[in-house]
Amino acid sequence: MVKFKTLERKRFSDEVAEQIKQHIINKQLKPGEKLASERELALEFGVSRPVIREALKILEYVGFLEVIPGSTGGSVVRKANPQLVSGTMEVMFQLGTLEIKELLEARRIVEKETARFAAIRATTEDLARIEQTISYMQININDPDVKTKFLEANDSFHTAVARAAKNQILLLNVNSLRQAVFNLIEKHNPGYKSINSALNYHQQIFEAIKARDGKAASTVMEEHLTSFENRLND
Amino acid sequence: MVKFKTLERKRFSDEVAEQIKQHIINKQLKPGEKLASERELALEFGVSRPVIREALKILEYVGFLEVIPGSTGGSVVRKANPQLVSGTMEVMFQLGTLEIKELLEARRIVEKETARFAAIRATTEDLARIEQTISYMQININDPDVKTKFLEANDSFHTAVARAAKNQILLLNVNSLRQAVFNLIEKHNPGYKSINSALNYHQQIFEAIKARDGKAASTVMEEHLTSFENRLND
DNA sequence: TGCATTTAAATGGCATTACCATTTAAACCA
DNA sequence: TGGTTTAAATGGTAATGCCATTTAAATGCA
Repeated sequence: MVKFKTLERKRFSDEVAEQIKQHIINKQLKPGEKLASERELALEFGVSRPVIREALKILEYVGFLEVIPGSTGGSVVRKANPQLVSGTMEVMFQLGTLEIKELLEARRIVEKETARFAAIRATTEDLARIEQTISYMQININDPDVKTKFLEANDSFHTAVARAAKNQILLLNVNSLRQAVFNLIEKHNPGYKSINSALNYHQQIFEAIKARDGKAASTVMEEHLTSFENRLND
Repeated sequence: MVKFKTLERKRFSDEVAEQIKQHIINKQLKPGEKLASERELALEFGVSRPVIREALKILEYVGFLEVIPGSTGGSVVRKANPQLVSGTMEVMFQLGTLEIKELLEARRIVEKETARFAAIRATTEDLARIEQTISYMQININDPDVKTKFLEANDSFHTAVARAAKNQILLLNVNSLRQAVFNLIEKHNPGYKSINSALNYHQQIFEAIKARDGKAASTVMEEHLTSFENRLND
């Protein structure tokens, strides 16, 4: 039995987006280069302007292009940006479950192992970066807007640790999971106890990483996140 | 000096997309639910239909929605889909921002921890499901199309183990990473040795899970995937 | 000439209208 | 009753027009 490919009629906008995307991936369109105007692209592809616009908006949203208005504006190819390209991971985590428990657990698991690798691979720059997030948290502990500062520093800390692990997927995973968690508990206002606890754990984790003690780093990270989870349950 | 927030005029389509996205994240819109028609949304938001369409296309592309034509069509909130994540990883790989080494490592890390939880939480149904994938592999080991059957059984095995861990996020993660790996090494044809090695490891992992030995399950899973990585390097 | 001003052109952003193809359900008829 | 036809709803696409912004060219003035 011969197998034929099912013919599927795709949307014009999807095909346009796909073609432009392929050109970018194949380096036929390089970062900084500008595409033709929407009106010209419409002529080239033989479709209407709204179709072109839908395609451009898609590619802009996922990070391939930047669409600039004005006389000399247009659609410019952006530099590769893994963070933007992979908001997809975060999207999936949001759609994946109604149970925040699962999200927290997954985060704990992934991040604890990431900390282990951070201890092994952190450069001096990584160490400095991690330490700085701790200082920042300490400095602002009496700031009137301590909550915002804390959340900032917390983000930076976990990102810095994940970055030290030298694995982009782990970094993306850690960031996406954390982001997904905080999206779901936005009402949560960290109290003085939470902040102090986090600060303390962050210091311990930093020391472990600095001492190249992967086992300790992973253990303390797990404790840190477990403690965070327990605090949420109250 | 008082600091004012710079007013930025965002595009309507971006704002519409953002609002819908937030509703999905807040679970005010759940997977399976259908949005109003484009014409109705245009009225609700007070903008034109093309603006709505641009927003919907963006959200569809990144995986939040599925837009279905026809009389009873519309925009439906999607379920989580590992394929979208692995697809994104593939793009990152093609753009040169991701190395396959990182992918393999991330997979090993996530899956080893997932196996640990599987050992703790697997039900008898889970055990049966896992065992069946092993039988399937054994039965077809002399099949002329053994490679295809092997890949099938391999997928089923790792999915079954992850499913036993009772965490949808981990399941999604495991499947995304495995799919991404196999997308990027498609040319790789598993030889007799690979298949036998995998079969052997799968059996050991199953025994460990059955014995509720989380430590062993995670250790053997890690060995299994390390061995797989080493085989790829040849 | 040189500088400031005005003007015109190009671009993306948006609205409106209209029509098509597909799909579904209601209305109809045998 | 059951198959057929019809109508309605939806997304897909096209076409046109106008607006706001930005830039460069044209203009005017000193």
